Amino acid sequence: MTEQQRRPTLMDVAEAAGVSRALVSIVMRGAPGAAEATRQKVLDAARELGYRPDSRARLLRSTRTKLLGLSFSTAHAFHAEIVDAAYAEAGAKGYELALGGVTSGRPEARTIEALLDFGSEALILISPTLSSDELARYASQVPVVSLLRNDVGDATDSVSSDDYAGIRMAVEHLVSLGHRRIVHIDGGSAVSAEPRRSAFRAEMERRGLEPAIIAGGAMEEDGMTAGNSLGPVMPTAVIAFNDRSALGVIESLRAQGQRVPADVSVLGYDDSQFARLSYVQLSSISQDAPQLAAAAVDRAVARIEGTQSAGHVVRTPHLVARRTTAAPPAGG
Amino acid sequence: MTEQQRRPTLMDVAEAAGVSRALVSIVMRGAPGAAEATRQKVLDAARELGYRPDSRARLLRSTRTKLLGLSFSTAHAFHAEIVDAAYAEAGAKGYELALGGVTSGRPEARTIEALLDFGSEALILISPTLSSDELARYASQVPVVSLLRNDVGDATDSVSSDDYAGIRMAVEHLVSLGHRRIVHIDGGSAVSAEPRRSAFRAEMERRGLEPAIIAGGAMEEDGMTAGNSLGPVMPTAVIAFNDRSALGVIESLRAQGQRVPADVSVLGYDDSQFARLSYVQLSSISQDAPQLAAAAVDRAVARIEGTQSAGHVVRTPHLVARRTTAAPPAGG
DNA sequence: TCAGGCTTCTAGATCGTTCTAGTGAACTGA
DNA sequence: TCAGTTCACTAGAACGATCTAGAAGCCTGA
Repeated sequence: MTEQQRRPTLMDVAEAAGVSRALVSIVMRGAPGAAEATRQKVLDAARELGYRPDSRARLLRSTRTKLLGLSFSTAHAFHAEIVDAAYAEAGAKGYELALGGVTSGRPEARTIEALLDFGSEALILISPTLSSDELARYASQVPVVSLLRNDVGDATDSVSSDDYAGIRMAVEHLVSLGHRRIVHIDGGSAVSAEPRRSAFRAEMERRGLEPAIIAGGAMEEDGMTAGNSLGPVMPTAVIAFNDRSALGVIESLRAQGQRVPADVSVLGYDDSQFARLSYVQLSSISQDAPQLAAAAVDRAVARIEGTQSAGHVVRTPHLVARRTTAAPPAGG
Repeated sequence: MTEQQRRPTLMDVAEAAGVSRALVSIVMRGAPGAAEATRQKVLDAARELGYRPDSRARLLRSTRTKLLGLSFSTAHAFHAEIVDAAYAEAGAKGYELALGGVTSGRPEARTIEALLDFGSEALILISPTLSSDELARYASQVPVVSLLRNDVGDATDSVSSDDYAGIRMAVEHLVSLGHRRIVHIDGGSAVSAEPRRSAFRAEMERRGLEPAIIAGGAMEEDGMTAGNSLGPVMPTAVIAFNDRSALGVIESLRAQGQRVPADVSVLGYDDSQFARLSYVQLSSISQDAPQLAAAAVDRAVARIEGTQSAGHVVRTPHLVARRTTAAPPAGG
């Protein structure tokens, strides 16, 4: 039943209402300069015809698109939360969001090109993988905000979470519970793995404790493998690279007959939906995705509308203590 | 350092290359009708100026946008897999994808409007929540394909998975392992909950078994609550509404001292990433998201390019047996 | 030599809006 | 009464591309 008739234009509405195109334009975008009576007449005619303004033509004329391009990775459930928050914040600021997914078969650069083609006035890239130079090239066309990654050079804005502070809190939390034998299962080559690793080393040494680090990764499997290798030198607490790794660690500990948190405490990172699962209740470091997203949108809009130059915003994460951390066993 | 200079247009390139705008247009879109030498000259000039065609202007003129609008829900990790597959299929067919997220604060209708504003030639909606009438209204403007839901009326296309067949397979699998006391923990008011529920009832009765159904839901918590209520009449197998619910069920059973699958088998639905987690290895019914996505894109493109009328495609799911289903205990 | 047919290129209209610069009428206040 | 102001409205250019129709140049063959 699809009616393939040409969709109505301003011109059609103008004719139907017996006014000029310009006046219809004024009415349609709610601009001042039309009498209430005519306004109604025009609106009625528009509704009657099922008129829908052609955004391409509209945007072509009025250079502003009020569009923010946001790239995210479909592989990270965590990114979905950011998208949510970004929609809310963008909407509040009167901007629309153009989403671009990065998948295994669709490199970041392709996604960015698509976002620019849609007419994005600024780009927000979640954990961009491009080099600083490549990012700078895009940043010369349009403001670019890197989210969750801050080593992006000076041409690109960034909004990130303070990994050092996060790990410091994690260690502080565990030490204050009485733990001293703490192991960090790291993120391998994942983004943010390096700063968390060195933050752990620095903070443990500062406290005169031994910074034991085991190679891990970002997925459950990595946490499990690493957890299995704890074996003989079982610590009383583990700080995982992220929540998913932490889940793997917990599963591995369970299989080894260790109770969490009675025998071993496990702390995640990200405070993702996995951490919040009612049967998991994972203690975790929260980067507060909604706030980060809002900050990124803020930054992008400020860059579009003002003449501010690129800057780097760093937010402090916070600890969410749930049920996987507790005091170490008496003999520990 | 963002250079706020006006971005170059066809006109600029034409002047730089010493030719007409029309010729630059020809070269830029790779159309025939330009000599190789001039073609190079134009391309060089374009590269020199950093020219990037303005898609708004281009699309305004050439009605075709080659754009498919895809709406998904940020709350369902499952949807991300569909997005992935849709990107691949659309790309192969020469189409670009415009993504629209549906969140708690952003109703489906708003997302659809945005997708249409981008110039989508067709809409693919994952599990749309709008009424058939509302869908039909959009379908009168542009082809609409409903994905994962098929009761959408005749104006809208649909691509879905056969829930009856899926549940039939689930029961068949468990029965062939020797189970007879099978419980279905349903999806409450979730999409697809009803067909799965009645399919379970019908299939069990067909086999002369009692169709025990317990109220559940789509999340881990629901599965846990339902699992806890199994108590005294412990079955030997459970078919959960979906994987997340199944995870809750498993956790609940574990807490009650039941081993999975030695004492109780648990079967999920969706074959999501949760099911595939190495420490879960959940047996599940797979709807094969990539195939469904590809079919939906196919359908949308066929509708755009051909004159086919709306149709409903139903695909048969299949069983993925992992480690949570096995023969019932000897005494069972 | 010249009609006919390529190939290569161009002028100008066009897409559906918004924007600029106005027009004309009604209303003010001295 | 009349200059000044406000209000409602309009004509036509503009945005940056594509498309149509046609021109110019060159080759071909009779």
